[in-house]
Amino acid sequence: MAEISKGYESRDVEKKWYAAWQAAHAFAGKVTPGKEPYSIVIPPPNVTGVLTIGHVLNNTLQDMLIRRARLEGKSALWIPGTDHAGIATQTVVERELRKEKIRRRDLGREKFLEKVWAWRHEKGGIILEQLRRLGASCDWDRTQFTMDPHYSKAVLSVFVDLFAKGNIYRGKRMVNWCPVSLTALSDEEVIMKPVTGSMYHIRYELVNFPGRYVEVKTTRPETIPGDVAIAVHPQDSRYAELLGQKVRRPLGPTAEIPLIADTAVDREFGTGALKITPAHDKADFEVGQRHHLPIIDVLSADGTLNELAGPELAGLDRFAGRKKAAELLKASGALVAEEVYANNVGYSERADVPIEPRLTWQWWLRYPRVEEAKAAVRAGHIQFHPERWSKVYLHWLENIQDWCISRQLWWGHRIPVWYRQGLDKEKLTEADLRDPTKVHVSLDGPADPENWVQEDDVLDTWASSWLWPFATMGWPDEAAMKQAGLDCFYPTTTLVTGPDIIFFWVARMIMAGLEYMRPGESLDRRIPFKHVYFTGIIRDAQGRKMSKSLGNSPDPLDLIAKYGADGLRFGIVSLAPQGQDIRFQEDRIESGKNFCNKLWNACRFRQMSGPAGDNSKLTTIVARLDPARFDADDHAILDRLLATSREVNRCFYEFEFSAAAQALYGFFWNDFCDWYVEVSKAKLQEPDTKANCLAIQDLVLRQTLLLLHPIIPFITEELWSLLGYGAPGTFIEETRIENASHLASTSLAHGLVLDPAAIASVERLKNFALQARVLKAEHNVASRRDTSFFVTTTDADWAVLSANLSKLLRMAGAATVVRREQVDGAPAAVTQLGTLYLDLASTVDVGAEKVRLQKEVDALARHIAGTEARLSNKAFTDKAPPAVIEGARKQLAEQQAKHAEFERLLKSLG
RNA sequence: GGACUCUUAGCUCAGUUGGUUAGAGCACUUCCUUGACAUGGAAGGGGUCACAGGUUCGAGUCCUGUAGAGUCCA
Repeated sequence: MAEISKGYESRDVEKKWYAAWQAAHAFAGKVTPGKEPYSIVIPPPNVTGVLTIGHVLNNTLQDMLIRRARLEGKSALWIPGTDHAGIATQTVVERELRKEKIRRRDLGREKFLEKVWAWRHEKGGIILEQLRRLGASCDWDRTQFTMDPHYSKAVLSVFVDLFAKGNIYRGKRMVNWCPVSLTALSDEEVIMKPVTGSMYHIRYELVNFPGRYVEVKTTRPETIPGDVAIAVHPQDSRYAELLGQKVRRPLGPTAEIPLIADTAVDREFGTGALKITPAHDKADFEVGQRHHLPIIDVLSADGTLNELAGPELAGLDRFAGRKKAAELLKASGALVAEEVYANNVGYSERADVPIEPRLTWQWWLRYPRVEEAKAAVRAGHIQFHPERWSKVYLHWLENIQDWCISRQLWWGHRIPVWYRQGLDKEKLTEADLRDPTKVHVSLDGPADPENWVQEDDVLDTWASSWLWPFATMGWPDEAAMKQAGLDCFYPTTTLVTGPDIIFFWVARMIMAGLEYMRPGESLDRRIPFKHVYFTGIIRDAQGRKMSKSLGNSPDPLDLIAKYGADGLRFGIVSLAPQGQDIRFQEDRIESGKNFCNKLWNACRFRQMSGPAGDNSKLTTIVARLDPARFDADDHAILDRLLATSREVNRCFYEFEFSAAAQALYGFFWNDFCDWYVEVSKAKLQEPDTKANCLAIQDLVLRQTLLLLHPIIPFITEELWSLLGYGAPGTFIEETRIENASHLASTSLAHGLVLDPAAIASVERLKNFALQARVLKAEHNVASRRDTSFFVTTTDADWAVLSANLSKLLRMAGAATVVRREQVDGAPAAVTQLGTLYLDLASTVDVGAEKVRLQKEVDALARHIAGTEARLSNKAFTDKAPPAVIEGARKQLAEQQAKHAEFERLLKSLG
């Protein structure tokens, strides 16, 4: 066995074990008869992405679940992969090309796509490589990419199928248009942001009443050339007599536009009159439709004003145009007022510029299986953790809108629709769309491609990732599905993701799964996952979101270099309570590293303490235990081990990961290292108790490594190997973790019964040692180890003390503890095992000592008064449960005894 | 405007069906290089649990309202 070094050096250990795991294909998800499956599909990071601290949290949690599943003997599968991320990737590559002064449109579609693929081959694997550095135990042989040929086939088949079913249609509608990316966006890709701008009051002169005006308020004067009407509420008496009149458009090409009535107008807003610009506002568009108004689109696709806006504005960017329009209106006297105005403006999520409502032809999807998607969550087939997100999910489904699935991009799945050569796409009716002589929709394209023109648009990225849980398992190819084990691994067990993509991804995956998996079978067989764990969002110390532009996101690779992957993992997990946003604190990561070092050194102590026994199995270690030589500490540490195993088990079951980390931290550091290892130092001196003590250490360390392994895989694998807990050449995950009851029954089989009385006595011993140390500290001899103590106590308690004397001396840092009938004038503390006196050779400051004792007496008197008041309250004794009342009585007795003892001590000082 | 979350020690946060004297990590003070670990050990200071009501024998915990912070949806 190699000797364990003084400090844990993570770098080489991580490198060594990850290489060994990969070489052995240790993470391969295999279908094994009789083994329960446990599967996860990774939320595919953008292929352009680099690892962020958010990924660290998300993937550490998935890795914990998968590794724990392996330890529990399940057949575990974690499928990794990346998302082609249409807009994001296209933008990145375009930006790269721009550095070489190359523009996308100059290259042309095919050449540009070649560049994107080249970029993807060069840089697209970075994030997956980074996940390996984190220790992610994905089945890398199954790595998926949403633009892989088989995946594309799945995406396009779904389009063809949903088109055939009538769920997909083409429509000219108002969409969210991004003037930078030059594509439509779905509602989910638009972020509302509060913006402070100007509200302009504009007057429109009535044609038949020169000098008389109708006033409207608008934030967008540059769209006035697109105005086709002024609308008021039909019951608005202010305008009743003017209905049907015409006003002059104050900007752009001269025109007279009607004053119309529509119930959509809010009488309370401004003057109650609204300008109607159907091309540039969704509500206006609808008003225009109802009144058969023309549509004047004054904006080009890139957000500049076009010739319809008039010569003064044409060619200007929309924001410059707004300024110019205001100036022109001011000059003409139409602008009567301008005020500062705050409102919400929709921004493009990717390009971060205001979107434009724009009337375009797009492909739309009526979602399938909406009702079943609600039912699956309501009935608990899919459980959300924390549960409250199900409300958000259901609310979205209740108000679901058709999904704009086409994007005017090149990078993505090109829509498998071909139009007959020469057909005017702008004029296609719904009937034309279903006419195979005019429009062809299929996976393979028409047999006579020369007569057809393929649709230019590609599909929204989410229209591929919504198939992720089954398209990654070979669907729709039967042979591939069999090979991937879809029958075994679908539905997946748990999805770990952020609540920010609950609509983008989670809800859509559920609907896709219900539509395509195992048609005709029950809901629970068709859903894509059983549990969804929503992580919190990681913020910086000021509570801001991590973002590239703020530069407030620490680089996980730097953190790994500094604290080790395990330190980072432990830190981030212990930082992340269920479902709350997290403020990132580097000191918690540091404490993760420190914990690893503590673990390392405890194992080092074990190794230095004595030869390794047969550690290869739990049973061989348990067989080395000698219950006849057990002392109270042995009972107590095994009791705590069982309790901690139980707690960790519960935490995994209830998705309380930080609680699991904290339970293990507390157990290992406080119970094992601070107490058991310290008392071991005395026990290891005695030939009688040494072997048993070493066996207990082995048992605790072995189980702790198993419990910790999912969180900190590298160091536990290394220590497991160094201490010989597994057969040579095997990995820790080839061992089955014993749960608490199994551990207990194994112990029982070897004649080991934990003694509650002994366990309780350890608490008294700990308190005794604590009181001794406090006395020393208060009398400035904390660091001396040659102090003597006296104790006045009962025979029974003295029996406990003397049985544990050598350990107590070590823990208290004392040379002797001697029993006396009576001690006078020495500093004293009252413990559950008797009154403890510090034997000070020097004179005691009687005055200070009296002050100290008086404080104790006063505090106890307060507590006694409180407890007595409670017990004398008839309502309490009548209604509180007996156990609580009994507890209060016991507490009172203890307080009174202690109080009496302190009073006696006080008197003895005179 | 609607929904949800949060407000506990200087900081960041736990606190699981209401039940002894409210905890952790970090920071802080004092002491200790004792043969696993100074990435460590020992002791300590620090909280009217946002506020106001209510339910209850008993409220950090349940209910109502108020204030502030945040997220999502319109």
